[in-house]
Amino acid sequence: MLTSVLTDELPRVLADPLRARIVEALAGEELCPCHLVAMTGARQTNISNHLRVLLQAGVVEAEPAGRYTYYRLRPEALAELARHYAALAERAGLTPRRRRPCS
Amino acid sequence: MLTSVLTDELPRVLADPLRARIVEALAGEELCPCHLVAMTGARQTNISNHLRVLLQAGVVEAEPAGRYTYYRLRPEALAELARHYAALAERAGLTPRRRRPCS
DNA sequence: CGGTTCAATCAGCCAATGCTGACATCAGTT
DNA sequence: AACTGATGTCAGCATTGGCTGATTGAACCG
Repeated sequence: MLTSVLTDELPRVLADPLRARIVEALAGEELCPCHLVAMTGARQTNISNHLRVLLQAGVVEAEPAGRYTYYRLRPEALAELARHYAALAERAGLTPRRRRPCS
Repeated sequence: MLTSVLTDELPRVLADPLRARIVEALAGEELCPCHLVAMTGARQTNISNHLRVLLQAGVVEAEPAGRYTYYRLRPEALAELARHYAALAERAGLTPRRRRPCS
């Protein structure tokens, strides 16, 4: 079975609780790491590491602004994953209860 | 910030590559562990462990049938997560580029 | 009954990864 | 330049969690 970034990397990146909180915070507005540190109580180093993971996965994008760096969400990434799960749910819901015989 | 099963447990459960393959396989038809062992190449013990995780998370449900046990997907779980991600994406897409000043 | 097969549980191993402290870098300020 | 504050990077530690072998129980069949 073929694996893809959609079934492997994106879900794994979004599965971490702290990263999920960061994503939710960024859904409302652009934020700097300093804001996220204040909002979550996590250390700056920790936030920076998670932002790097989110960046490499294409979930967020960064825009340096002088001394600060603003991060914003890339809605396409979340929308793509949402469509994937919705498609699975629909396929499972529509499929009649077919059973493959055992051996 | 309040956490929920939707932002913590469900994504974590679906993030594992082997569990993702199981979920995709179950989206098409009901299957027994023996089928999943054959399809994935994983050991029976491993499949059984993952099915237990999926069961406890409400992603699948089991129906014992004599010597076999058929598993099927619960589409509501996937649909709920899909709606969650879609809502985040929509909120991020609609929100004007608001920026909170840095302290 | 045994014997066989499917499935679940358990303890142990180990790789993956989240967290941290220490340090480096850069921008703005005085 | 020197200082401060915001960010990023790196190595090490510690925990999580996936994988396995061994064992057990249950359901079928001779």
